[in-house]
Amino acid sequence: MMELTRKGEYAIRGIIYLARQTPGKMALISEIAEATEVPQTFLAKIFQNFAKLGLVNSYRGTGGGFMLGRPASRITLREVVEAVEGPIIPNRCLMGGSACDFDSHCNVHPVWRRVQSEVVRILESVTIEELARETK
Amino acid sequence: MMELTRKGEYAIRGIIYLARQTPGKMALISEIAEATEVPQTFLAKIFQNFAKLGLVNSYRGTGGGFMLGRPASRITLREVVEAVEGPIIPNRCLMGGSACDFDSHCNVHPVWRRVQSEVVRILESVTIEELARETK
DNA sequence: CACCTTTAGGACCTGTTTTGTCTTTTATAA
DNA sequence: TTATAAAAGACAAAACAGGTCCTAAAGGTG
Repeated sequence: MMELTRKGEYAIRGIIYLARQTPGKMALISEIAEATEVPQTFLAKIFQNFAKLGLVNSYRGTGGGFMLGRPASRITLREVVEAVEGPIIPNRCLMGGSACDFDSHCNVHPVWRRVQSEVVRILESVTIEELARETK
Repeated sequence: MMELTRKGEYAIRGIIYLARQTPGKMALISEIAEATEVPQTFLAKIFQNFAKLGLVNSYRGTGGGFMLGRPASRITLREVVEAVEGPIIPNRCLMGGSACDFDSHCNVHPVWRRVQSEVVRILESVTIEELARETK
């Protein structure tokens, strides 16, 4: 349960790689893919997504590539994870719209809410800058 | 991300139903399935699993059925969830055995460990007895 | 302009997991 | 010995994961 998919794992690896580049330097998707050992076309999709959300900037043509859309210190792990995995929702019933019929007479929902907010809190407290720092 | 499957949802509904029975009373799988609006054969598998783990006791033949294997106050939500969903592991890399290559130079792992222990802590702190209490 | 580079976008594909159903077997009580 | 109930296993549709491949579009460069 609660497992990160490969996509999520790849997304994190990729953006950490970007964060480690010297500021202003552009990285090619082929380069990132090779360095992080992720299938290139798959990683490309992930980064397209990042670009749409403004997490990274993309540039086409010769000399193009990707760079962070903001300082790594202002990108949280939560943003990265949710960008590719969708919102952190431990139970469908927590989603808006047609709540489940059991909502009223069910005490489990508050528990899932707690799980949700705790996980969000943790992931929110971690920035890509921290993750990109070299471990000695 | 982090979503409980239907199986997990069904499992919780089912065991809560059992916990609400008057002590010593047996409940048929057909009865539980109908009350909780879960496909009967699917719920049967879930309860077979519960029985193996001792969460419930099962009895065959006339007058048979299911009852809790322990007082509801001594069954945690964690046990129920893990019984059907497997261990709570936010990232494959947290699993034993062949750790991922990136383990050494990756700062993300401690974060997943924190997520894991927080979620486990929350689910562990909730008993089926609490969940089964009637909400007014 | 023509051409090369690089990302964007869409179609497609394969294997696994989810979410079941159906049938047969085994245990038990009356 | 028969009716009742759970146990067990085989099967299957649908959704999802984890990709691949091909074409389009945008941006430099000679």
